[in-house]
Amino acid sequence: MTTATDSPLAPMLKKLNARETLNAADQAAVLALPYSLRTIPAHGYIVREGDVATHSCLLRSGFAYRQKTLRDGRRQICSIHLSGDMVDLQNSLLRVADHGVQALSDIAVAYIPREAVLEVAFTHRAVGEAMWYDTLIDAAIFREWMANIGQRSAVVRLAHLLCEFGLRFEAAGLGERDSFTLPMSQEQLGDCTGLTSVHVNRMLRVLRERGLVAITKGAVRIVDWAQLARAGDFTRGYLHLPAEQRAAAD
Amino acid sequence: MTTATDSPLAPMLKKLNARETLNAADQAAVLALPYSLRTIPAHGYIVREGDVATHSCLLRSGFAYRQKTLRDGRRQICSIHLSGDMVDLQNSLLRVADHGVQALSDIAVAYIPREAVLEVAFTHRAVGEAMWYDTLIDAAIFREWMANIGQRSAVVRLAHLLCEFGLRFEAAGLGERDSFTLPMSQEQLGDCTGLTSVHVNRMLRVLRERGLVAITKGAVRIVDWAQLARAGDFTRGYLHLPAEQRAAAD
DNA sequence: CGCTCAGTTGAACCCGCTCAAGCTGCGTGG
DNA sequence: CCACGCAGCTTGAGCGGGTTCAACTGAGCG
Repeated sequence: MTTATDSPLAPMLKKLNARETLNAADQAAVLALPYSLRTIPAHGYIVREGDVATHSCLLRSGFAYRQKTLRDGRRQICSIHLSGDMVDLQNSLLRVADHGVQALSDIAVAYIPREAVLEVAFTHRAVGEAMWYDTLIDAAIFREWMANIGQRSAVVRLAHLLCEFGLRFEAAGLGERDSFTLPMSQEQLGDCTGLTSVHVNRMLRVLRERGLVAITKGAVRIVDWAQLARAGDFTRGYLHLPAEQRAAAD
Repeated sequence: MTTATDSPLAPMLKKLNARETLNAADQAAVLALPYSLRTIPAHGYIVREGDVATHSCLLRSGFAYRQKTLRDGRRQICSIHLSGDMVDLQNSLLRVADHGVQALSDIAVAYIPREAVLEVAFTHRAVGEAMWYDTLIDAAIFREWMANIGQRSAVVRLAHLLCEFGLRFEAAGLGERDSFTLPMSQEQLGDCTGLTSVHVNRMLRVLRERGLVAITKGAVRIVDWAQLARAGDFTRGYLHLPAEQRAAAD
């Protein structure tokens, strides 16, 4: 037998429930969404820039990222996504993808037809609100990254990014905010922050030497959270984390 | 007597209709939204960072911008908004503002209670979709700006920005794509692009000397659109402009 | 007429980039 | 078992795009 928590869509429910618990009918409607499962190896594409996206994609496990590639080959990573995220409402609702979405690690996904997503959103208001909010939070993170890249110096940018990851990993139940596993190369960190991998390397060393973080093979340990947050000019507001977690964490 | 086009909310209808024409009932529902009118002088605030936003704001005339201010006083402008834009769905739906919204010029706005916006969105699906799309397009622009700031050199950034403004002004009926009035200082252009006003000045000179643009007191003339687009690594896809305009303009 | 604010230009500095080499760990195949 | 290749990390040296600081100009306005 299959209970709600067994469904491949369960991670989606967890995410949607985070803000405000959905009632039984809403939850049932979400679990009743049609889907097809797939696994994608690290570096594989979920959507390519320019594709016409017909499905939204729920990230069931692993990590993914959004990315824009420029004509000269440089690329900007726009955001990182954790399991439970609806990773491509952005592209699928707008239809033609203005950015690519790729697997950071090996991932398991569930594709849900665009029309079905819209249908459940507008027949179950609480679900629709939760999904809309999700896309708005994505946008809030885009804005913060824009400010990060545009206005802060290299060390500060990296410190900020690590703080964000800490809180988001914790909120997703993937670690503690001061101890989590980040499957990203220094080059990818550079693509998030508008820096070269060489400079990322040097600035991470600075953070290490200041006794703020210790990173070994993707395992991030934030030694002094308060100091790192200060060094990264980090305030959590833009993440719009649910209230309980916000209260619990400070 | 008051006809539909007389309503202060008419600019909103125009925007919502751009993608897909709303039926009469949907349009009536939009025009029936409760609102209060106000005017705000240039530099005045629509929302301050940290405020709890209870109203969404329709920009009826003039220009506004979103902005994040950092602890050290530096600031990042995240987007520019033209008349007709619902300028603060982002903040009002998320409730506590993670960024400020300010008047670029003197503006006229209509405040609409958050709850009324949500109500019409979920009782009139076409309206809800149009508003959701609007917020997604905002997000697409955020991503492009992120890539612009993170990956492109100063001249290219500015050329890109001017191309974007051209198309958006044209789409909003505020000018031609190669001739429009931009009420922004060079300092503000710098805040959009992560550059100093001094460097903006020099790079605009480069664009002028290359015969690409001519800017005099806010009046932008794009002398050679094709070359500027090339110089700015500009492709219009991310703006997700309605199809007719896309077809008409190329 | 003097204030302020935006634009303009110059000169020196520095943050982050580029290029390049060496290093480490790991999987593969001999 | 070592040899090899590869990918990511590390470190050095030199360069350059953009900043900083500062002075000057010109337009708008009380």
